[in-house]
Amino acid sequence: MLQVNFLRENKEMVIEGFRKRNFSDENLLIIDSIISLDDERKSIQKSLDDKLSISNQTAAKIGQLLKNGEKLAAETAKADVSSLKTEISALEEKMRTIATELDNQMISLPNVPHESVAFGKTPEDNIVYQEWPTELPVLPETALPHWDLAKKYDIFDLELGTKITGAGFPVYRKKGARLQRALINFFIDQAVEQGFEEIIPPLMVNEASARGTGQIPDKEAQMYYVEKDDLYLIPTAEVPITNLYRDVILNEDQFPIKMTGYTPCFRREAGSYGAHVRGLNRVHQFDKVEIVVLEHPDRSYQTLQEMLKHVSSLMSKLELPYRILHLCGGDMGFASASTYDFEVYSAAQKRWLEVSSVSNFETFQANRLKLRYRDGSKKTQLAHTLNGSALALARIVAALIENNQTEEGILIPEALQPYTGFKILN
RNA sequence: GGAGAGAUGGCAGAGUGGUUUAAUGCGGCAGUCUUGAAAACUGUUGACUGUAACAGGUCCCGGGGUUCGAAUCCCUGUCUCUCCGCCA
Repeated sequence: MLQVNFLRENKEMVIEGFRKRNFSDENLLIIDSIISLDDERKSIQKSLDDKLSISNQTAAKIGQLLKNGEKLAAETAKADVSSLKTEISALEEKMRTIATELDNQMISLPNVPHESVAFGKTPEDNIVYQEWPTELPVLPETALPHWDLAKKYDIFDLELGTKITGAGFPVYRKKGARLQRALINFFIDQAVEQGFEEIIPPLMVNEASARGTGQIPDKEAQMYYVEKDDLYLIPTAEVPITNLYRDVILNEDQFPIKMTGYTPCFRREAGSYGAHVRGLNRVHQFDKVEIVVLEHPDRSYQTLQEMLKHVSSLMSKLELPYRILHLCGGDMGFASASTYDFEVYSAAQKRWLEVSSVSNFETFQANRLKLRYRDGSKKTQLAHTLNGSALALARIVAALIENNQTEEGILIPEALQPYTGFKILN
């Protein structure tokens, strides 16, 4: 969530930013509406505070009078206060109404895109930031998509998952299960080597946490909800890990705080069944290693670059062809100020699959989280939060087995062999 | 799941209706002293809101209530601890 004062002080910049998100002139009017609502809030607050001040003073005076035995004077003072009390509760009621309205409007505002973010309406407008290698692999015509390879080598089974749970819950078996575990360990080890602290968080979170990272109210429908206990299954480790620092005030010298964690991720993905979500392309439960960084505002964009470098190195070590897209304003997530998507090329499907999304949220999440730091002048400031997948497993597995298929079996990239314990999957 | 106790500042811990702008200790910060450090001593030390700066306002787990006045009394929710039961 943005701050009202930020809107006041950076109005032109906010307008420019929202235009990148394709706000119409009419939609932009909300900014002025919020500012004038806030003006009103302030003036009501002022008169409320004045009345409270008088009420407080009178109450103290009554205490004194009673102590001195001046009962009559005390009773008079009590009568004076009672009319004040009705005024106060009327003002309080007004404050509640206006604060709720202000909050509703503020919460509907997305983050302001960073100046480097391009205008654009659809994924077509995203900018290819980096691509590796320059020539895409070409497989023989007989090459199989990963769902057929899964049957051939018995490495995962979607129908079995449907039987015990429902569609979109894969069961990994044999070398497929081992490959899954190998990738998780490989990704975590790589992150730890880069200085990320390993976390194993809870897989369910309460409402406050879901609110802190912005899943509520923006993406509530995407989460599985356990009604009996009022808990949400996490759609990403970002939620519990970032919330470790909810309501925390850091010292400046604690930055950067770098964390990583492996968790399964649960996504309802409502209404997204169809032809190109076959196999592992889109599932309700998948494994992911996430990296989360809390950073000083002055260094967050540098950190974003370092995170891109880390994810790139994972892709190259797995010898997978990938590209990085800098998302345009129209395709960017609600809470993000700048997002880079990693896509892996799945050679049998001849498709790019998103496997990582690395974002800088600046203060947008920190404001909801009340995640702050103390700067040199002892004032508290909102920190910046960043996160990214490093990496999401299901689609990596899809691309890896498709791209590396041979007559003899699926070749395991060298970096992964110590983790799988085998060089070829057959 | 049952019974009992509890939730106060970074931490420990007083405070059961009116100078509480929350005692005191520890920790942190600054200073004195010292070649430097430690110790000792002195001062300082919560968050939010608000203002040009003051002032003012809100916050003692959350929500509601009683009262002129609530950390303190009442109702309710959540969580923690101890004992019992169950259990990987």
